[in-house]
Amino acid sequence: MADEKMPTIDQMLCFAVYSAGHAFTRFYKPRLDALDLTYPQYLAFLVLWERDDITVKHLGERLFLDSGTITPLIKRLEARGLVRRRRDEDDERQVRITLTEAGRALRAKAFAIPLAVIEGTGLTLEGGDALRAELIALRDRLDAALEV
Amino acid sequence: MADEKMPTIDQMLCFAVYSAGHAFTRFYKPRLDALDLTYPQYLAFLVLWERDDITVKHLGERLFLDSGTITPLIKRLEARGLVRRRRDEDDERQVRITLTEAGRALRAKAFAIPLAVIEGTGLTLEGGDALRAELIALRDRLDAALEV
DNA sequence: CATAATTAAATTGTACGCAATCAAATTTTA
DNA sequence: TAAAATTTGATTGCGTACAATTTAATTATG
Repeated sequence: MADEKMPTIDQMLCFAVYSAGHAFTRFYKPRLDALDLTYPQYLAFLVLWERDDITVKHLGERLFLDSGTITPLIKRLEARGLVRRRRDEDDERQVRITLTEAGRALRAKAFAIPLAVIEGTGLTLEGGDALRAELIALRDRLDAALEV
Repeated sequence: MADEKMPTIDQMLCFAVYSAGHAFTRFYKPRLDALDLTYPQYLAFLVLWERDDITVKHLGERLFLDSGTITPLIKRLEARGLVRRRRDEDDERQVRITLTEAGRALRAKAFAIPLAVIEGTGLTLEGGDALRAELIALRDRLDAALEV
């Protein structure tokens, strides 16, 4: 005994999540190439299109990413004239991110993407919503279990 | 009209998968630090512990990763004496990966991990299995929709 | 109110992840 | 069987991810 306990990789939930995530990235790739965006950059824009003039910290919290990822990502977008970065006047530790006109205009070119993705998943709206809710609950439980 | 169509990031299934994947990585981190493995390295070992002496291509297919990711990952493990790489004698295009004694021994130290992770998910075995099956089906539909 | 503690970003270093390209080996086919 | 096509893995370059450290700014505390 003490052997034969290790699961096969295909039996593991974590790998199903991991590989499904990569599959999404692959699926998005040709659509996002048309906007010249990577998938994480697209996520950043989804947050920024929703509400502008947010801090690096706030964006990081929405995306579950830290400044080591956000800072260079936003700097690349700034270099392309899609966003602007400036220190908050009241608290200069914070950097606020705003969209430029070009960054705002990008939104129109992204309209077709969500529907194409829903189609790609082969799920109904209800099925997709249920799966999403389960994953969010799972994510939050994993993160909660970490803070001990 | 033509506006108000973009979903919030929290309404998107892809982001739920993406962020749940990162949450898994975070959760694994302290457990895998004890083995001095990253999460992708751990996945590679799961495949190799299952069956040894496989090609880079085979490992890549199991993990849904290409040679640009597999090659340096395996080379790092080789540098630490955990795996060996050698050309296949019959087809020298292929590189076969085998475990060293140290690589095989690592398996014993990993036994406790799966149970801790299941606990972290807060899911029953049945609930986890159902979620896993849905994600695998989703991944395969996304990949199938890509090959047009 | 001076100093300690905290907070927000940025930076550095390591490790994925993948597209594009390349080289070598094998297989096809004309 | 010689040339073309394919296959396999390695390499390069770019863009995440994240831990650890650093710097600057703000807040808490004696």
